[in-house]
Amino acid sequence: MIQKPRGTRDFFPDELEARRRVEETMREAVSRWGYREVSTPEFENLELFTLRSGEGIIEEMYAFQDKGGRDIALRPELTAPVLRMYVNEAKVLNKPVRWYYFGDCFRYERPQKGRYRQFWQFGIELVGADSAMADAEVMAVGYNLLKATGVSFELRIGDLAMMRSLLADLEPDLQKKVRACLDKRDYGALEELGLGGDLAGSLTALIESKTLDDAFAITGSIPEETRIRETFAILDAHEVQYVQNFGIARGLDYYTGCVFEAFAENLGAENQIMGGGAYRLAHLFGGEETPSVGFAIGFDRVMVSLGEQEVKRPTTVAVATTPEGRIFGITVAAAFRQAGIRTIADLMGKSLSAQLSQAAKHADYVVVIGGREAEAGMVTLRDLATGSQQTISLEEAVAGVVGSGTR
RNA sequence: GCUAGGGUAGGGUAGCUGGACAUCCUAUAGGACUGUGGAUCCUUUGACCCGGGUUCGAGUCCCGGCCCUGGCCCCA
Repeated sequence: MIQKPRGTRDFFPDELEARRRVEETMREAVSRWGYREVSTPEFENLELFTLRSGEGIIEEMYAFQDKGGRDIALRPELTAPVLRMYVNEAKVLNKPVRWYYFGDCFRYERPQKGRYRQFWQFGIELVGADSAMADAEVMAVGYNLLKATGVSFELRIGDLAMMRSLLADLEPDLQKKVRACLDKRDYGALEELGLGGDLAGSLTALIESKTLDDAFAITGSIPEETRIRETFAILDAHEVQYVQNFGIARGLDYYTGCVFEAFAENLGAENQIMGGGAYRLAHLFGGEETPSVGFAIGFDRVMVSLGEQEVKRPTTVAVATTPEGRIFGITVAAAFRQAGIRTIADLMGKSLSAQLSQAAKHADYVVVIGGREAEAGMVTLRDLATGSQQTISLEEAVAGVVGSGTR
C-alpha cells in the first residue's frame, strides 16, 4: 500500500466541509472590508524566496531544479508571491491595493502539532498606504476575522520603532542577536552579549510595559511616537481587543513599523495562529519602495484550535424503489434535484428494506416508489424525523420538502 | 538537525514475562422480520507498518528504515 508523504494529510468529507465553512467565514470577513482574492502559482523561482528571507531557508523549502535546469521552489508562504504579483502590475493599480489570499504552502520541516509539510495560509496585504489608519485597519481586519471563526485567541500588538530606538547605538549584528533574545524572552542571554545593565533594564521594562505612557517614558520621545499613539487610538475606535507588547521582534529586517501576533489556546508549542506587520518588500522584487502591511493566518492551526465540529447536512432525500418503480424513480429524483434538493438513489439493487435502512442513516426524507406508485404516477413521501408518510403527487412532494427548510 | 513515546481490520482496542485457527466494539456486504426502515438476530469482509536478526517457534525480544503523536531548534 502506498503511503502519503510525510507531513501531508487526506481530508474526508466531514473534515473538508468543516474547513470550507471556516474558509468561507474568513472570505466573508475580509470582503466586508473591500479585500479581494488573488491567486499565484504553487511554485516560483527559488530566488523570490531567498531574496526575501535569505539563502538559509533553502534548507526548509521544497526546492529543486526543473527539467530546464531552473531553480524552483514550492511556495513556503504567500506574501512574497503576492508582492511579486503586485510589482508586475504596480504602475497601473489603483492605490491602495487591498488583496487577500488563501492557498497551500510547503515547508520541509519536522511535523508536529499544528505543523505540516503542506499547510494552508489565509492572509491579506494592504499595499501602498502608509498611515496609522492603514496599520490599524489591517489589525482590525485580522481581529474581526479571527473572532468570526470562533477561535479563542490573544492579539499582541507592538512596534519595532520602540526597541530600535533603544538599540540604535549597537552594531547591526549585535542588534539582531539582542532582538532574537528578546523575542524569546531569554533575558539571561542579554548579559552574555555584553549589554550594560542600564540598557538591559530598559529593554525588559519596555517589554513589560502595559501602557503607551509607560513605554514612551522608557524610550523618551521618538519620531514615531505620534504615529504609534494614533495607531493605538484608531485600534480602540475599531474596538479591537489587544495587549500591548513592544517585545515582539520578528525575525527579519524588512519589517518597518507595527508588528502583531495572535496566539490561540490549546495548541501546544505551535500556538501562533497569525503574524503580521508593516514592511517594505516590493523594491526587492524590482519595484519601487512601497509601504505595505499585511498578515498571514495559519489556517490549519485555527482548525486544530476549533476542534471537532458538527457538520450540518443539507436536507437530503433518498429515492427508494422496487424494480417496478426504478425508471419512474429517475424522473422523481430529477425533479427534486431541479428544486435544489440533494437527492440520492440506490445503485446497488438493494432490497427495499435495505434501501430504507440506508436512508435512515443519511437522509431526512424517503420517497418510496413501487409498482403501485409508478402506475398511478404518485409518490409516497416519508418524513424520517416523524415517521409519517403520505402518497401524493410529485409536485406536492417536492414542494413539501422544499418548504420544510434545512434541518 | 536533536529528543521522548508510539504503530494490531476502515475507525477504536485486547494480547506484548515468546507457543495452537489473534480478542472485543464499531464499520462494511448479505440475509431474516415476506412494500416501511434506524432495533434485534444470523452470516460475511477485513489487521499484527516494512526489512533484517535471535529462536524449533516472533504481534511479542534485538537492529535498521518508514510513518504518527509530542517537546526542542527553526519559524519567512
